[in-house]
Amino acid sequence: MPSRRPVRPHRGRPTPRPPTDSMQDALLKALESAVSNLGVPAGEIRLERPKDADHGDFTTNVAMTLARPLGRSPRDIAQDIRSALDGVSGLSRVEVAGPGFLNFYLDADTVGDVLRRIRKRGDEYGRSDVGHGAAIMVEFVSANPTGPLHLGHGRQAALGDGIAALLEWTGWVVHREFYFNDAGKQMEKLAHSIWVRYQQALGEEASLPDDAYQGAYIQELADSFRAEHGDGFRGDDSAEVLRKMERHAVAVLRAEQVRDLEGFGVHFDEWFRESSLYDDGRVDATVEALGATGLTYEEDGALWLKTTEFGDQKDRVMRKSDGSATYFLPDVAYHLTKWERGFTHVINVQGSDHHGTVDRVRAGLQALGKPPGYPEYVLHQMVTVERGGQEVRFSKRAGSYATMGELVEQVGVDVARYFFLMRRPEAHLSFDLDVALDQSDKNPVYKVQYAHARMCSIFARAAEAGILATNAEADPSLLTDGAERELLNQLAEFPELVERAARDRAPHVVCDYLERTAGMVNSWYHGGNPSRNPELAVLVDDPALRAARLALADGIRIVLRNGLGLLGVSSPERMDRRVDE
RNA sequence: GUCCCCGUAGCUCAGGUGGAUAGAGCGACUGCCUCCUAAGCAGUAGGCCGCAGGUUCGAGUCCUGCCGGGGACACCA
Repeated sequence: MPSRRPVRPHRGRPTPRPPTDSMQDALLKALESAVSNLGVPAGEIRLERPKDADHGDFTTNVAMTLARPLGRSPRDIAQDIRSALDGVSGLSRVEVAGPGFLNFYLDADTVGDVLRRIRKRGDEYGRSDVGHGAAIMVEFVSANPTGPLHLGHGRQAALGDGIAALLEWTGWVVHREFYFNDAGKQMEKLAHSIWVRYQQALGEEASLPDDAYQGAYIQELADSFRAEHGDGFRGDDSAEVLRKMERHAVAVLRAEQVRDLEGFGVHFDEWFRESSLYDDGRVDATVEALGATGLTYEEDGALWLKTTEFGDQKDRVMRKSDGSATYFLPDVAYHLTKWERGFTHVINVQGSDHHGTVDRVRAGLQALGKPPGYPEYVLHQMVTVERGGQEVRFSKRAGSYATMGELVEQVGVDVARYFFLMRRPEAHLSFDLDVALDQSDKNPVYKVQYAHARMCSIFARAAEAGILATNAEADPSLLTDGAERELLNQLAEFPELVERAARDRAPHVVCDYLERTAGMVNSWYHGGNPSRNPELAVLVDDPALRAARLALADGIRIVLRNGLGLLGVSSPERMDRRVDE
């Protein structure tokens, strides 16, 4: 492994509203006032950062949106707005461009002001308070205790934790919860599978039914049970013995799951057991409550709920004719506890194969008076692993699928987390091992980490040269190079980007941002190679320019570190090549 | 059959609330470096954004219909 100082993601602290980009605010105000003089109610004015640096530091399409209500040409309106913006300080010029965009160009010092904001806030830069400290629950992973965590769980762990971190960064107080089904049929199946392997180990005739758990881990569980409890259960399939085996299996498997998750840097605030819903009578209470709504009926000996009343495709069985509950019932009971525990905001992260349950759980909750969209769902697609362009299955242990632990062992936590996050949840994720194991800039994780390490190395070098860097009062208006200016705007965008990523529950947006930023950083850094362009190096002779560039390097370092930390990825100060292949 | 997701460069994927010339990485190709600051650097090529309609001043983005891929449709979880 590269030697690295692990940087814990900053978590759990709601922060006050940060000092915003005052230029952005001032410009928006000036625009609002200019537009209000045009005689039509303006909707929300959007001040955007153009993707093309030639289009200024900010841009707006407001003139175009006003063209229809005003019955005038967009460019004409833009001209009017433009002339009303004289005297906004920090603004060097305004251009009307294209079909009617207003492009704003700022003074170098105003653009550079972002460095003061970043360095003032440090580790907190990028945090905001749109959540106002409200409580929100993210439920994720929620694997059954019937086997090891597989790749899909890995993606879900990264995704749920990433969404949780994004919410924390935007001012929510987040509760991470893991729900596991330790009741019902699959538990019996698990116990029976182990029982069969146990009997076989003792030389008894026994065979696994087709629907039993097959993986090699079942054999291991049978072995460890035998080691712990001995050989005294030959041919004994009493409920008591099966229960013993079940308890043993659940304990072992859960411990393994916890170990995998902890090793992955994912920690839960609460592990919620399905069986507890039966133990404390919540399942029965839910049946009663639903019955009281008048939306239930009996048919074929089963008890149904009219979920179609709330948009479900068909009505659902709550209690089977044999008297036992379907999973639907504890699911509703479980979500009621979420509400009752004060979580009126809940996000469930699940595999898209569960999408069929969304409508019915919501319907059950709606029948009991909860709001229609409760809870919110983020459904993600599957993960496949590829190497050399071929799909690989490298698990010896789990049978047909690869485990999360094996993958993390191969590629490391940073790479695994990043790769799981870098695609939109609803897109298939193809995990390319060739790229994941590459340690150059080709690997997006390393690319970003290298960019961070490069900035750190500048400070190390400056320290060697006896240059005091961080306390220098830098004048950012000296950063006039195109690459520098672009970087400044890129850094300024970070807080807005975190807000958007949180709002959209989309950690991949952060990955995308970090890779773009790292690309700019690496190019800026290489451009200042002392043997080629000594005048573009950070550590130039001119003390003022040097201080300004060091401030930029510092700003970059902070933003990359904050961004990586948010994703649960470390920010090493130096990268040492791993040779232990 | 019904419902959900996806379809963007050879491959893997980004593309805010509809805006300017559709981007990145890998791969390919062309230069350069072997000095230095990091296991390279700089650049080029590559696109009917699945197809067809529609809405709009403007559509990869919104609507409808088709085609293709994946998933879900139990008194299983």
